[in-house]
Amino acid sequence: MEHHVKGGGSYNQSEEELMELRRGPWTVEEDFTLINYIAHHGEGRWNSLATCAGLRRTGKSCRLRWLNYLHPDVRRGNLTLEEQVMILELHSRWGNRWSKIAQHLPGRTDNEIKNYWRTRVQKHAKQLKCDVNSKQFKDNLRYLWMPRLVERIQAGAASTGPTVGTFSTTTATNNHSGTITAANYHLNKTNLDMGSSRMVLPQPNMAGNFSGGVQINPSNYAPETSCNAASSDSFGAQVSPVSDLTDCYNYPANHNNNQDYFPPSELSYQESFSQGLDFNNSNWMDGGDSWDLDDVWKFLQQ
DNA sequence: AACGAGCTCAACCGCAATACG
DNA sequence: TCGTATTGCGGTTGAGCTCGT
Repeated sequence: MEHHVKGGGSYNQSEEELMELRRGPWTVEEDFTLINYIAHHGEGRWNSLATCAGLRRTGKSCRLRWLNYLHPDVRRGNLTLEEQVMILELHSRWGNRWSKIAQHLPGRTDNEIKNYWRTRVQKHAKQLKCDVNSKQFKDNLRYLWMPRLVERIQAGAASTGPTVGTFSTTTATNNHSGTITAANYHLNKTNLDMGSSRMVLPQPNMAGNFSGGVQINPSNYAPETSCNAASSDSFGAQVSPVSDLTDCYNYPANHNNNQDYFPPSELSYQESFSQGLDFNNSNWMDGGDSWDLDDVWKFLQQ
């Protein structure tokens, strides 16, 4: 499918050029044209870059394509648990400052984070029939989702054992002095596209260093600390299975086969949270079968 | 197999900020 | 200082995919 800027009648030069501008999905040829041009000339001056590279695209479109997809540092694949917590935490601080949030998630683009928020988080807000910006929903995020994710991160680290290492990302070998061939680029891109489960990912780091700036600590998400999240400038990160926030709610009937499953009774934050909600003496996440967002929400409203 | 609903995410749009002549 | 070009950001769209019926 190709889109073209439509026009009619007589045109001056700029309008004719405009008429030929391509829109819609990028082709492989366009991608390599852009990659090769940037490899030789670098980024910047996107409008002239588009013209000089022979791309019938706007500078904006080229920039977007490069930064969100073609840039060798762009990581693809599902967000890790750590990244999800980071997004929730940073969004609670900064709101829809996607680019700012993205700066703390190496290899992730603002667009990707924005999409995550809209498709996953806002979906659950909708299910809960509350506004995503409401205090109720924010409390839900902080006291339910985030502790749950943190617990899973910690449990995952405990089961896999510590691994010394600092965060790094696999990057495509971008030969800036020469030409990127389709073959080697696809090879590298394929490595990137293997996603979070295959590529080099944040490893358990006892020093807790991550390039971001948020320390994941269950106590941060206990009511005692209130909505004003305490945070520091380090972040312990490690490999995590692909997950979704939905897992925090959909207590799987087949949890025996689910590595992500952790019995609710093991959630340490429950204890500190129980001053207002008695998890231990209730059917909170109990019963083994299932519980959904509505159940959680009703529970919180008690 | 066919269909529709829901979801994902790449790409576009408009606007504000910044750079430049 | 002003006008224009460019860049960056957040919001929105819609094609294609997945999944359930």
